[in-house]
Amino acid sequence: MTEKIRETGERVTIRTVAEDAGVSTAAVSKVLRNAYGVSDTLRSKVLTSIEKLGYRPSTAARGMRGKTYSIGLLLTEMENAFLPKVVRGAKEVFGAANYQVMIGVGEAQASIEQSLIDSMMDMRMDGVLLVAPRLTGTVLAGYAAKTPLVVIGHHEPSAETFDTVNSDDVAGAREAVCALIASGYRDIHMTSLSQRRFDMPAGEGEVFTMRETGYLAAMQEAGLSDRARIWRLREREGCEGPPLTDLLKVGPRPEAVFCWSDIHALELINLAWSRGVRVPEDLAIVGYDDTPAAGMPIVGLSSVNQQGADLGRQAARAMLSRIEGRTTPEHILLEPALKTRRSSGS
Amino acid sequence: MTEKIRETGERVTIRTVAEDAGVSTAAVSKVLRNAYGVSDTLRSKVLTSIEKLGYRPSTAARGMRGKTYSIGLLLTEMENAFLPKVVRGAKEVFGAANYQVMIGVGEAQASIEQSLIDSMMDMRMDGVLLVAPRLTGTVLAGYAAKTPLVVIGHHEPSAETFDTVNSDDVAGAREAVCALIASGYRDIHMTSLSQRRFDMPAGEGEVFTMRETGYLAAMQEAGLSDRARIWRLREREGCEGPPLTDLLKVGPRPEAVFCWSDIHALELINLAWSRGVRVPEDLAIVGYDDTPAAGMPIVGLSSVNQQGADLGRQAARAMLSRIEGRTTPEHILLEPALKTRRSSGS
DNA sequence: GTGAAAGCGCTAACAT
DNA sequence: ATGTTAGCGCTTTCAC
Repeated sequence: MTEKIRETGERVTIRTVAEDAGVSTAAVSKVLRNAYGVSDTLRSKVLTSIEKLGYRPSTAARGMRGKTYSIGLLLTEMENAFLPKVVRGAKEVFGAANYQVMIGVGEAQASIEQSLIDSMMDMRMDGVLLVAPRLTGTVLAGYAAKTPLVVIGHHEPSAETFDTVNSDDVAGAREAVCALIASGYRDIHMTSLSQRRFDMPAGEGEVFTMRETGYLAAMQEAGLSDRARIWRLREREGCEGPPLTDLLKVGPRPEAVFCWSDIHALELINLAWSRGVRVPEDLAIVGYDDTPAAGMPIVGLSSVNQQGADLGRQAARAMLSRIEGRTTPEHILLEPALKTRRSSGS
Repeated sequence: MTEKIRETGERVTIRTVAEDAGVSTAAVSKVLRNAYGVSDTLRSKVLTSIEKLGYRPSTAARGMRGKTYSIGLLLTEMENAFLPKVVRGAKEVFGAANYQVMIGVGEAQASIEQSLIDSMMDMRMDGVLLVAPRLTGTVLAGYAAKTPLVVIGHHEPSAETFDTVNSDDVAGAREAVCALIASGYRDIHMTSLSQRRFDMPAGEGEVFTMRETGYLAAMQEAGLSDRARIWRLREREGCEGPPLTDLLKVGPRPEAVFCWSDIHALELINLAWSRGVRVPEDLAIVGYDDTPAAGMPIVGLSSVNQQGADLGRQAARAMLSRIEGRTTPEHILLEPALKTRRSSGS
């Protein structure tokens, strides 16, 4: 470690800057934080020295007393093509406020997610932003007691200690299914995930649960309740649960399928293509998330767009206000919009 | 300190643990780091207290004296579907060695990348791993002087102060083009990016430059040099440079196109589909990276697979050995393999 | 084998 | 408006 320093000479600390500028370390610190009570003369002297010496504050040292100007962003997994937009939106707002964003990737396992959140707190990040965590409300509340916490993709409007930012998944699903109904489809099934929790109050739960609610509501409103059927399938290959192929095997096949996510929808559209099942003539498909692949002309998958960038921006704003002291919870719901393409028919 | 009641909220520090276990803070620190000279009795006492109190070492405080057991992973951008595998591979190795990985996303801008690397160093991360950075060798060397540095996707085998891990892009491109030639195609063009630097020694440069070299070599070996043509296009919509549509406009159209990346290849395959140009009958296409979208049956894009997970693993191993003191550079080259699908013909 | 004590580079009272 | 100074929670000699 000492040898490392020898390369460029002594490490430049706040003291080096103070000496160079002929002021106290407190003065430098104040300039750094734009604190009250610094004359323009002092400020410019300090800034000049900082520039000259190439000084950079140690985040580690800062973390011991004050803030680190960094926030941790936890992604459930990297494979989901919907996440980049969320990240971009969040970074946009955080960046403008001079916060650095460090991302942790959870590998879709709750234990890894927790370990990462712990690490972010160990690093004294100023806040933690979770995207679609596989964690229960209780666990989240535990973290919220120790750090500013905002969660995207977890419906819990009654949470008192952290904020949630979501797309209105019930409305999005309803819109998708209504569109299918309007196109004349009647036998409409849905693909979803296996339930993980059963005791959530109405209006709370994971996103796929909300989408199931929207699906069922739309079916009921159209008097199609008896045709409704939800397939609880594994998320992707390698996951537990029955495979998507089951759905295509059913005979008679449904006329249309609403998939809780593009992950399923893309798999299904490819499966159909491989087996000569025409989309949408033999089977109409609507997905969710409007990922880049859905938008490829060759794919043409109708999908519900949930404004990823906006989710990220709103969550970042919530985070900033929470860091600045807000304690009353905020629960934001954004309006999704169906993007219609070939796969859902006319 | 005495009267203060330990309610939930009192931060558990190394001192709390020391008091609880009836030992010194130094002892606790030693147990934490598996340092030499701790009796089993002491160790178990300390471990018990740590467990009981739920103690977690502050990374921030650690960063001021020793290591943080965290490494920074910089991604050029999140949109590239090739990156998740690299990240997974790297995390696998780092995780096994008890290092946490924090990811920074560069938004494809050199300045943002630099700012993120700086932040990682400010946080006293133990090393920085760069994936496909948009930075010059000189800049990289500058960072390498201050922190252990490993770079994926940047060819610079002569670098003395940092390690590089790459797929053999020249070989990969050659393989792809040879396969097209073997299928009978002669008029084979290539899409690449606009040059950013002109004075790199042979064997060095950005990945697309290496792939151009492989393309030209394969064409020359087949006596097709006079048919070779490289289209320097923008990376994707929103970037600078001429659009990919130019290529389809050319008449007579080439028989086949080797794209430096699936980003171009997917755009091209969709463009062709939209305009009724049949793939591969009218135009054969080969991409690079073998991203998930390329593997979708409906797309069927031949693409060069560069073993993303292996790149990540090897880079992580290099990082670990560098952190443990290695100073001689390592430059690793992995063998890519063409994955053949419909888009390149028979 | 174990502990006392000196920092690491900052921030935030509190003085001046 | 500026400076002095006491820590923050660790690691690391250096005594014992």
